[in-house]
Amino acid sequence: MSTAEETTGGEIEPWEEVTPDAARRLLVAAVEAFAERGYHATTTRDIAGRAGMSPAALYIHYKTKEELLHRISRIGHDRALSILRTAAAGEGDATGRLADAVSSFVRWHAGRRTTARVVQYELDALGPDARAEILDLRRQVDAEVRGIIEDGVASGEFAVLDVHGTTLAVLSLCIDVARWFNVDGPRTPDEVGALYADLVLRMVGAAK
Amino acid sequence: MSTAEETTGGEIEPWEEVTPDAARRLLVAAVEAFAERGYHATTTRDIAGRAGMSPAALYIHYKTKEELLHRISRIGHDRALSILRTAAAGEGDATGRLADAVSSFVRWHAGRRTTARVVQYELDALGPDARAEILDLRRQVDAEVRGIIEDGVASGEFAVLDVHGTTLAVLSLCIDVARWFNVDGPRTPDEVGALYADLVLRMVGAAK
DNA sequence: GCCGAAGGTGAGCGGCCGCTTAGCGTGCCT
DNA sequence: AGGCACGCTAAGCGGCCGCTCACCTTCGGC
Repeated sequence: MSTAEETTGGEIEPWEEVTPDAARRLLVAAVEAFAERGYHATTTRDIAGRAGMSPAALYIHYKTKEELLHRISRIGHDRALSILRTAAAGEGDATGRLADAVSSFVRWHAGRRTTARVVQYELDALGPDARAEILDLRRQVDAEVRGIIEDGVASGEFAVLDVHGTTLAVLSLCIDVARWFNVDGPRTPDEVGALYADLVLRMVGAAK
Repeated sequence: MSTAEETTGGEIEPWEEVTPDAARRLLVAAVEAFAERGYHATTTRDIAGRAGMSPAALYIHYKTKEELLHRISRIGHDRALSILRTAAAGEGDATGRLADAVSSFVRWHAGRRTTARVVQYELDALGPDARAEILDLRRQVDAEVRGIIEDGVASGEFAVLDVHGTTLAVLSLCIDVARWFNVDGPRTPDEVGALYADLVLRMVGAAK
């Protein structure tokens, strides 16, 4: 119904890169609808209606309904990846960088839950080509987190037996926030980010 | 195309409680279809086809397509809850019981990934009444895990600041296995169960 | 003041959706 | 042998789906 919550970090309003204005309104409407009902249960009439337009207007800016999902997924993954890259490229030790990465990644999944839900859970609705493109971005996400954990193991900060498995678990934990997080619930995105950073440091055996 | 993998534990073939035979075949077909494509993208013609029947046959055994999802969700949650209850009621200390609970819960989500996917991710497709019934089961699932963690804190085995938040994270970690686990991947359900039990014990600060 | 491009609409097409109905085959009860 | 309950199918209904098309505005350039 509005663009209220803002705990993600620097960005004031996302999707500003999408132009013209009508195309952005349609995309924002699609994000909301896909997050609420899922891609397949959302109709093009619903999307256009939320954007205050007729059903036909959608096809001036997007070739198909799937292209909308593709664009959302692409932009969302780019954003998630850049959040992780910023944290991973920080100057502190592995412990601090992992805590940064997890807390900011979680803050995004909680604060931008609507977007994150679509990005993380509607992947299967994409066709083979778009799907492959997104999966490649996911591998880069995985590599960023794994890199920090490997650094920590090499420096002796972390005690991890299965680096790949632990990386998977850390990412899985963060991503699933988008499924259960409730804006009206008792926790703020910042609080969940702090809690999860602590839990993840425990998982890798970092000194407190 | 068959019921191959078996790492869940005692059960040989699930859904045996569903009778008559045709109703069970339809239900198994629905589980496969829902897990592959999602509830809304699955057609009644597809379900009936997989079960080797005509579309109309479905409505002899089930009132609507949603009733199929409801039955699947109900049986799946009952099974998940009974797995956790068995572990929680064990005789060991909290550390052992939590490790048991996590490893068996994860084994189920990995080994019975098809079912778990439907159970955990298609909840929103249910109507209000069925949804409320399932949400009640989820609260019981949460209570079982929280109970073990509270026991461990009381006995001094665990060092946990936020019991509710940690419970949420532990369950979230286990449940998300159903999203990423790949039967053709490098890990067996048993291996993931063991890895996750170790990670969770670290999360609660249990002595190794 | 005219013109074409850009962005929008109302109506509607072909098709697939969930679900229903009339009727058919089969096997058990008497 | 007759009857009938049960499980199932073929056909199809009403409706909504993604998407298209013919047409209508608005507006900057000359």
